[in-house]
Amino acid sequence: MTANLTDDDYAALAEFRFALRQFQVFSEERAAEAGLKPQQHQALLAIRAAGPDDATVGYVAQRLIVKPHSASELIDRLEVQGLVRREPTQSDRRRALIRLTPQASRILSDLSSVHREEIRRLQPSLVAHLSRLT
Amino acid sequence: MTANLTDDDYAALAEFRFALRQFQVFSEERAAEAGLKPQQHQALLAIRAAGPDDATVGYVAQRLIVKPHSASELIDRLEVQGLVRREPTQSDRRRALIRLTPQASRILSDLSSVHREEIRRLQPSLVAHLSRLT
DNA sequence: CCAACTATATCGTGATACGATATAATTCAA
DNA sequence: TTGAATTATATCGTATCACGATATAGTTGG
Repeated sequence: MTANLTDDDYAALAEFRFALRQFQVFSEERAAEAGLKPQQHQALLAIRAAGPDDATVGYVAQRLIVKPHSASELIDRLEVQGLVRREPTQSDRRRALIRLTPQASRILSDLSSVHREEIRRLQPSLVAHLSRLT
Repeated sequence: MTANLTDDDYAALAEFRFALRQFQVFSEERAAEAGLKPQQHQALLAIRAAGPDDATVGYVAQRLIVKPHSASELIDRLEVQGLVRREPTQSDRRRALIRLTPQASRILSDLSSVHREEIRRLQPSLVAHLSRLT
């Protein structure tokens, strides 16, 4: 079960984590500059990426891997900030579809753009870390 | 500045995030099973991967990208749990080297082993996500 | 048509990283 | 050499956020 790990294995794991953490910090800083908490950014992205009839509270919870009631609170905060609207569904009145407001769409577009650039920039390094661990 | 992003771009970003989040959840669950908070696990890994004379509070702060005083508190908690010791240095009496206890070494070895396996398992999918964004 | 289930929401709590601040040790320049 | 600036670490109070426990409304299956 416990494979023998060398100093280099630990170093590789630590550097992989450091790279992930750098990306996380980059992302959180860009989100903060846009007036968003990290999880708010992730929620907006999940909603935008969902099919038009899939973006419910439960869907966001699944994609962010949080409890449904945590997603509910997260979406409350987005709604207060005018970034999403809850749109009642006729088919199942327990559910509401979450829609991005134009403001949120603009913010997310800018954020996604810089994130895509950053991921492109980090890609070789991340792939190298992954290879080193394989 | 704002590149045009397609539905597929948003989907690719969202799925990349979902993959990262899955890894994070995996990691946090394994850490919890070992009796560690996620950041405690990261701190132990950073300490283990450091050169024997590099593992100071400040070093941990740099590698985890947190403020030095946050690292200090984190290491306090590890020390209380008997997972690290602070070893005063003669050269600079402000600094202390952080050493893993045998217990921590064992826990970290097991954790690192399963993490390496998981990273190997996820590698193709992560590389595919990265390619899709490039 | 009621019992089980699903989707979402509310409330109180705990954990943790932070800002502001403090202290001790070190360094550097006059 | 000494004292001002800097570095390394620590303390304290606070804000945030996801969670558990629980609640409610709506839906579905026997």
